[in-house]
Amino acid sequence: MSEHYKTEAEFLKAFQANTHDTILYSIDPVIFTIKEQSLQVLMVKRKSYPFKDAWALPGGRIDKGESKTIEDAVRLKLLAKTGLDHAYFEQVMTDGGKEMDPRGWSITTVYFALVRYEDVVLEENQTRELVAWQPVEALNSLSSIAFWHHKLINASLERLRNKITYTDLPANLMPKVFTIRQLRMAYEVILDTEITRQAFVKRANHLIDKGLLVDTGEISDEVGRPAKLYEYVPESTPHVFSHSMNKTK
Amino acid sequence: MSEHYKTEAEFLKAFQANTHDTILYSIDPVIFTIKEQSLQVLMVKRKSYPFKDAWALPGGRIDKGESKTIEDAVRLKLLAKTGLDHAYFEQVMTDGGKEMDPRGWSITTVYFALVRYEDVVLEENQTRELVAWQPVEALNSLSSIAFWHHKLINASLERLRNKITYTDLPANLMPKVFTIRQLRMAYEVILDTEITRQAFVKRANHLIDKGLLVDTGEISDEVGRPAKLYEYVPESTPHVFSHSMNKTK
DNA sequence: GTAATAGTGTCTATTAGACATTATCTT
DNA sequence: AAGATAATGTCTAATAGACACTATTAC
Repeated sequence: MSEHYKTEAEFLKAFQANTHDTILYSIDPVIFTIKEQSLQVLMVKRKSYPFKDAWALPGGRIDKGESKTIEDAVRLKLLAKTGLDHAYFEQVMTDGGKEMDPRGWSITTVYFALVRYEDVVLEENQTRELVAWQPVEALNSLSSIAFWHHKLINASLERLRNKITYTDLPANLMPKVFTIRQLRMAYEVILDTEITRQAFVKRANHLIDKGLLVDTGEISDEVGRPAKLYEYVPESTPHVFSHSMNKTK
Repeated sequence: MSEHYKTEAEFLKAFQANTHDTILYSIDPVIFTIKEQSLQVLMVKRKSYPFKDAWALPGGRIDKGESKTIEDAVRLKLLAKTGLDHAYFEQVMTDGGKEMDPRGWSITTVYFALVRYEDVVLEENQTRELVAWQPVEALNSLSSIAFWHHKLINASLERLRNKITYTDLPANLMPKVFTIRQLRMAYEVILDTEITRQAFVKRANHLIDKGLLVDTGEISDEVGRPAKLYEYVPESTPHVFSHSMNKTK
């Protein structure tokens, strides 16, 4: 769309000349993973205007020829950015307005996705933008974040934090086999609080009873008493516990 | 946009000639009220193509000059259709695709709103479309519903039904003053199940303790022992109970 | 009084959270 | 044996649901 402008003003002038009287629509996935015991988000460094050189979500326009529905378009974006063709994702919200994009009235639909870190293959995209995992706690110190993407990430994070108090969503972030302790640590990393081990085990037992966590027969070889290794067998929708974890704030 | 075409084919031919390579975006509010002990949705009968003469949600395009954000645009639509400038509303989802609208790739963001029946003043709009409350249980028997609006209504209804099991949302549907019994009946109408009276009173007491239901000092004059009349003083977000009501299905 | 509904209290089941105890591994 | 963590059990508090009982009105 935009290629070699020297300044943003120059770019916008050329863009306005082309502008139809319509709303610009995009999809922005907030792709979460757990890497090195921290919750991280996939971001790209923009190589073109607007917000050249700022960090942004790896979103963009819908290719109408390639997708029949919005969900198709989201799957395509996830595949393009992570190489994954199956990942948990859900719609968070749609936001927009006159001020979101200097090109004019724009709307974006935000999805969050949960991916297993070691399954992701990052590749620079067609425009050779830098793609990198950013720890959520470091987002404030990023020099510049494009559009309203900070707001969109925060909305996704809030949804995720709230939803894991009554669902098994973090299991989607686990390696192929993992211990209950590792799963608990995923909850702790996302919520940034400690969770009582014994209380958590009761929750995990519900998942085992439901067949969502399957004992592999293998045993972890970490420090202390060895723990059973489980595999996650997700259903089409996340498991919902009957009660929320108490918000210990 | 479209005015006097004899057939849909003729209309579409004229429309395609105008089409930019963009996505058509609209907002569709699902406005719920309780009227005559039934949950009803505000619908309009379309006077123009596409889906001429079918019932549709009272949505449409965003007027970019009038609104700075999507929420502004929703407020404007609610005002235009109901005369209300303050109503509870929340975003449900954004849906769309190639097949939703015969004019081409389209996206809509769905909001549900809860309004007090006696406050609404229905007026035929600029294009003199018929505007009417439709009971949700009668939607299946409506001869024709435009676009994917049946799906959008069902999504809103599902959200509403789920959310009232742990929030005070139905209080937004009540008359100015009402009894606990009336509030309970609103829940029953929406969920289409009976709710144990005494269990419900405990929930209501939480709302009274929080100051969300205020005793007016007045007394209802219905049959049986007179009941206290309350007023709803909503906060900016709905009250969330610590536990859901059990799904008694 | 009877009918009808409001309002309150009692009992049980579920579950989270806190915490103690026992079990199983490595060094 | 010491250290570490897993796995299990016990106790308490909160709350929903079921249901009994009392209170207040109209007739």
